[in-house]
Formats: sequence, C-alpha cells, structure tokens
Amino acid sequence: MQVAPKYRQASLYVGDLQADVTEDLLFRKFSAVGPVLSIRVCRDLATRRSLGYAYVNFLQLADAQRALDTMNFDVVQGRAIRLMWAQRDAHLRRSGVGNVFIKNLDRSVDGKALHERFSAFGRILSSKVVSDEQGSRGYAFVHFQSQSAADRAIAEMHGARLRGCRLFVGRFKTRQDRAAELQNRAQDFTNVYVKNFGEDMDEARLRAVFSPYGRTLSVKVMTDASGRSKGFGFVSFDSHEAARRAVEGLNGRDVGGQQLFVGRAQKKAERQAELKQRFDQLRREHVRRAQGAKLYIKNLDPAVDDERLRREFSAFGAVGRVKVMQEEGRSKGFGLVCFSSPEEASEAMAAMNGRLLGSKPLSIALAQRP
DNA sequence: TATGAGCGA
Repeated sequence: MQVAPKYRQASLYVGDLQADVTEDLLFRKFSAVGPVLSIRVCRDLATRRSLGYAYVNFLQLADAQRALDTMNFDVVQGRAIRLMWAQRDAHLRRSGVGNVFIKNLDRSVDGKALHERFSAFGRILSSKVVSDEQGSRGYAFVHFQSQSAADRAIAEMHGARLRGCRLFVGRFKTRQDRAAELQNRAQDFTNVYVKNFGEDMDEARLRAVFSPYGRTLSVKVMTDASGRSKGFGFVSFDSHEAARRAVEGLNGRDVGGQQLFVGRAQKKAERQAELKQRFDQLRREHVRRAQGAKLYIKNLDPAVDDERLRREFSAFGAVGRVKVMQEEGRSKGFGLVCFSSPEEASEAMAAMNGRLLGSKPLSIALAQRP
C-alpha cells in the first residue's frame, strides 16, 4: 500500500518489541503525545508471529519528534523499546558509517543515560545498551548520523570516565572484521608462553634461554601467593620474527632435564574458548561412539536374562550395561547390550544376528537413540 | 569479556 508522503515523515520505527506487544497497546501508549493515525506491528505472513518491530504514524510531525525525545527506551512488557525515524533506505542503516561501539559501561548506565551523554556529539540514528534478564551487559552501540559525529564521540569519550568506569569507545566492527583482526594479531605475535620448566627456573635463567633468539622486552615467571614458581611464564620479544624463532627453536627442547613447551601466548579468554571447543568436540565424539556401541536385541527367548546375554556377547569385547526389558517380572523379549566401542558392537552384531539363543533366533540392530 | 538489528510480509 502506498503511504502518503506527509504521513511517512511523521512515522517512527519501534524496535526491540516483545512478541506479545500489540497494536492496541502501542496505540494507547503513543496517543499520550498526540493523535496517532495508524500503528502496524509487523508479523510473519504465515505464522502471524510478531517480528519484533512496529511503525507508529502520527498525524503531526512534532508529535513524532516528541515521542522520539521522550519515549525512547521506555519499558513495554518488560523490555526497553527502541525508537528511530522510519527509514526505508536500507543503505543508510546498514553501511556502518557513524556506528560506534562502547564497552566497559557501568551497569547502571541505561539506554536513556547513554543516549543523553552521546547526543552531545551529534544526531543519533539509533542507540542501545545491550542487556539480558539480569540487566545491562556493560556494552552498547551508538549509531550517529554522520561519521564526523562518531569521530568526535570517540575522540572525546574513549578513555573518559562515566559513573566511575573508564569507557572504551571505538568504531563499530562487524563480527567478521573482528575475527579477521584477531587472526592477524595472532599471526604476528610477539609474546611467548613457556611452560614445563620446573620450579627452579628463575627469570634470569629464563632470559638466558630466550635471548639468543632476539631482544626480550620482558621475562616473567608466574608465581603463587607464597612466591613459588608455577612452572610457566611469558617472554615478550621486540619483534614477531624473534618470537617466532624462539617458538621454533625452543618448543619441545630439553632444558635442564625438562622438555619445554613454547608457543604463542594467548589471552585467557582465547585459551578458554579453545579448550572449551576441544572439550565439546571430544564429548560429541564420545557420545557418537557410545551410541554406535549400543545394540538393540529383539526376539529374545523369555528364558534369556541379563546374565545369559552378557555371557553370550562377552566374546566380542568389553560389555558394559546389559538389560533385558521386563514387565511384571517377565521378559518383554528385547533388550540392550552396550560395548565399549562401535567396532566391538558391529563385530558382535555380525556374528550373533540370527544366532539361536534358547528357542529363538536373535534379531540385532544398532540402538536408535541414547 | 563485550563489536546488534534493522523498515510497512
């Protein structure tokens, strides 16, 4: 439907809506500032589920402006709404020009406070403090209309204090940009992690081990509260080349009877993320193998019990859980046998499927579900 | 520690 131009300019976009926010509710809310011509909550065509945004069309431009000035970040159905001028030109919204990222925000800074502080630098198209059920997550976005306003905000607010917290304020970067940047930084590392050098290693000796590879800026042996070495540390070089040579030359080398581990130093978060990923991978693999090691046995003679089943299948490998399903003390004629590996299970299946046990031939399949 | 979502279905 074509919307008349004079309405278009009195139109606000309302984002971050809860799924249960209705036209009716929004109409009542926005009518408080002036006559509302129409409201539309956008919904999925098929399911009619709210898409989480709406349009409010005022009769008067001044009313739209007043709503924008006074109602942005108001909480509706438990969640702060986000108001912007309706802007159909996707390019203006998506170019990323003027978009600013802020972190290390005090948790008491909400959308309104942030908006107010940053409007000092120019017209804001959209801003928001990222939050969850617990409240602010301590970071935010402010999208300015112009790059020059964004640059002023960065120049003035980066490193400044807001309610006691020293802000980080910088240009917004997409997830991809960010990943690429981290990747690059990792590629020309200058800081080296060393472990497994025993308790008697001190910083002077560690420096002596590493300095043949280049000039060291710092050498640190990590210690516990009582000053005892934890057996690992960090060596920072003045160049990536030196750091790289040190890793190549010293990793796995025997130093004083200990085999050193030497690698690029990671941030704690990066290390933890890597460990978590590895752990998750292992767990998935474990689940997959456990699943493939489980046999579903049907057509059991009623006289066959757990013990008999275990005895028959033990020839093919390490049998774990064995269970003949029962009802009121009687066999239901099927059960499970778990091996320690998929290989054992398939060998058992190949050998035992169709085999006569008691009066009936076994029917065996891989169990479907954990 | 943190680098969205988003335009008249």
